[in-house]
Amino acid sequence: MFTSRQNELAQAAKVLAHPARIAILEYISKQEGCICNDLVDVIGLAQPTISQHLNEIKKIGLLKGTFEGKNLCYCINEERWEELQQSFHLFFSNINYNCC
Amino acid sequence: MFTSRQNELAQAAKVLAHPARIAILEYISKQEGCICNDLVDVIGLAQPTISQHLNEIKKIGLLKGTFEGKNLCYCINEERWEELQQSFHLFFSNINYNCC
DNA sequence: TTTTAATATTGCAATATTACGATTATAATA
DNA sequence: TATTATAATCGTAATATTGCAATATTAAAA
Repeated sequence: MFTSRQNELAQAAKVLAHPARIAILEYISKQEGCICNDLVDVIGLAQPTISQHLNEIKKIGLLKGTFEGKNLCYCINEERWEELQQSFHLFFSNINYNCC
Repeated sequence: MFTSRQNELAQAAKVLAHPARIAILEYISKQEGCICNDLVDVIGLAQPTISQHLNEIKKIGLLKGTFEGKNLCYCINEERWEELQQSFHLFFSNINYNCC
């Protein structure tokens, strides 16, 4: 019904469509190294809720690192990040304003 | 709980978080002038559904034109579009990858 | 091996989103 | 003014998202 590019862009936008996930990404980005186990305190949502949001971010490949057990290590997957950045950039810059 | 910038970015992302709305924006952009009254046929969703999606897009100010009655005229609000483009650009380019 | 400190998973309630049929509203036109 | 073609709104069902308490899992440390 829609092109796969349209579906993928919408799916990526969906991950960014919650302020907690924006905040999580920005917080991880600000950390030195990738130990970020105080997300629950920083964001102010319950631990299962944070875990759930992290999972949404993981599902589109935006996080890399170690994901099990104690001392986990999250960080942003640079390649995937730049891929999405490019997708949004193309979307925004290919729009025309030819009326009104 | 979150900054207003985070909330606004998430809200904008939410509008892009459905492939029908991506498709609608791209279709309107491709039109010459702003007569785009065949959206229902092009997208393939029922007329009330399209109207609902258009309303979501309107709500964040991405459309301008005449919105009532027959012969309506939709087109993309250039200023608002570039505002959102800039917000997404800043978000994507301010992320660091300092680990792993 | 038990404890501990952390994340993940489960279950569930509340809310939001999506889709569409039926209906209403609008404004041009016959 | 009645008709017509279009979009908006209403009502509602199905599905998805969000949030958290309770519980399970994990792996390091005592």
